[in-house]
Amino acid sequence: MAKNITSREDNYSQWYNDIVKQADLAENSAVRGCMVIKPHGYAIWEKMHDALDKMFKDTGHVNAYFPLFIPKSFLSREAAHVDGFAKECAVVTHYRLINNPQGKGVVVDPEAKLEEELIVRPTSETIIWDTYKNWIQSYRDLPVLCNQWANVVRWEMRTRLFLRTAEFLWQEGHTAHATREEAVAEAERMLEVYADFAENYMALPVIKGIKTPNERFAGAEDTFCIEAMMQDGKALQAGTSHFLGQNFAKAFDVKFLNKENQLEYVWATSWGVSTRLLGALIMAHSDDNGLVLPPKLAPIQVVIIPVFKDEIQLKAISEQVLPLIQKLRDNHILVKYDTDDSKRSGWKFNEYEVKGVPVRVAIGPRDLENKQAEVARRDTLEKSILPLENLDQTIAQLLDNIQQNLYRKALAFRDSHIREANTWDEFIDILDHQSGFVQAHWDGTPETEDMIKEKSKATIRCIPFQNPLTPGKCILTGKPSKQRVIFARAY
RNA sequence: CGGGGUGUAGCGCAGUUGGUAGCGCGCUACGUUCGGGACGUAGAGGCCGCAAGUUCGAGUCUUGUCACCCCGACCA
Repeated sequence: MAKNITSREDNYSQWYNDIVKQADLAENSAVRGCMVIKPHGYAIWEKMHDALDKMFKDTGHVNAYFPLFIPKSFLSREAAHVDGFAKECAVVTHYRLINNPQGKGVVVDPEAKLEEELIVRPTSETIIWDTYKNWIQSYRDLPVLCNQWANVVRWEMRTRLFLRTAEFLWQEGHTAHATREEAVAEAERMLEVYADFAENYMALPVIKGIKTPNERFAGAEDTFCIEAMMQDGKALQAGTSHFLGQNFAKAFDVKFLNKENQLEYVWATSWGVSTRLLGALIMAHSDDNGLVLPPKLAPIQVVIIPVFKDEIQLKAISEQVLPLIQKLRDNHILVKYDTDDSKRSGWKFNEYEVKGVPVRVAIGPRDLENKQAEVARRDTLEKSILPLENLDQTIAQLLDNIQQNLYRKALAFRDSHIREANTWDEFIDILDHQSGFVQAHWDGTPETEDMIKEKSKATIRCIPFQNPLTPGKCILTGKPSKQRVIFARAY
């Protein structure tokens, strides 16, 4: 079995790149920092999109679309917001090219300079709040519960496929509410939606919590997040939901008349997840043989591979297989029957294994005689010979089983990599030699948080919801602390 | 923007003291194969990143330049 995937143990980031490449998910593009999402990668994103979109609609949201370009002046209306994003903005300054008067090619026409530069959206709060201003006059117009599926651009200095690219796909929800309580509830509810999606679709356990002021979204009053652990023990923020207070309403002058006929600023939230989730999916479940997909997000859930050497054999196999495929499809299971005779079956076994297909069924002449099939599961690599009778039922159960097993496995891994540290030496020792999350005391100041980050490269991932109050002493300063928070090195 | 590295066939690479271009994979055709990435035979495929220089002669040496990758800085 010739595998050319670098082992996780040897070089984790090389392993990650190998999987992205060999499972045919994405590649670097000609444009620096940008990524081409290939059909297999995009098919997984579509499954994520569909599941999330349904969840948003089930919670009362609707989709809309706002412009790609944001006038520069909009971005600077909210002071903290522009501070957070200014360093990574792509800026449109001209609108026309002309033939190069000096020779070949085209050049930017200096006559075609824009009066006001346009920013390619790094996020859409500003353009959306400028729009909401016209939508909202009365408490009867509230709440506004919009989501947008879009691309955004953040000019990152260093990029990694899926995890951090200059352009990425995401959804961003932007809501407006009459009261603070309602907006906070919305931000919390959407975090629950994300956690639900991560755990039930991605089979990815997450810790729900709140960010410290240092790690907060630029322009938010509170940032909630879900944090997941990758197989190298590093943290990955899988989704965020922000309570924006009245910051954007004030910056864009969005007021409404309440029932008492008084003008008030509206309360806002925003929340998003991106194609980064694909990075999380890869790093959470995959092994040294390639990608491992949870059945609920697999574009192909079951692949059936006939083992044959001529048309006659294939025909005999198909007679047994086609009714099985029909039964599986009736049960909404995504099946591929790969009858391609230009590839040998051994080649196909590897191909679908690298691509993460959860269940593989192989049927050859030998199986036909015995009315059986070889069924292999991707998560454990176990193979078993099963009767053809009621195989569709067995496979449906197996898919459920794989979905749950992946979650259990990821949960067990995570829980065994969360450790408490009570001293600075313990803290560093865990990060350097054991990896994972560290629960430790922190004195609550941004200065200490910065210092810990500088010395250890670990950041506070979140203060978990319902965190037990267990007084102690800050690992760095020794000052009193009310509770432990979660530290980790992060992507 | 620092530090390091790489540019040679679609992909991955080799190329010695300078002498005129190679390997593996893939691709095409035919045959044998077909239960974990088959094998044989015959082919197709190159401005050696780009530009100057040294030389009778440069993939190889010199200078410049461009691009990409890795490690930092940055990362709501």
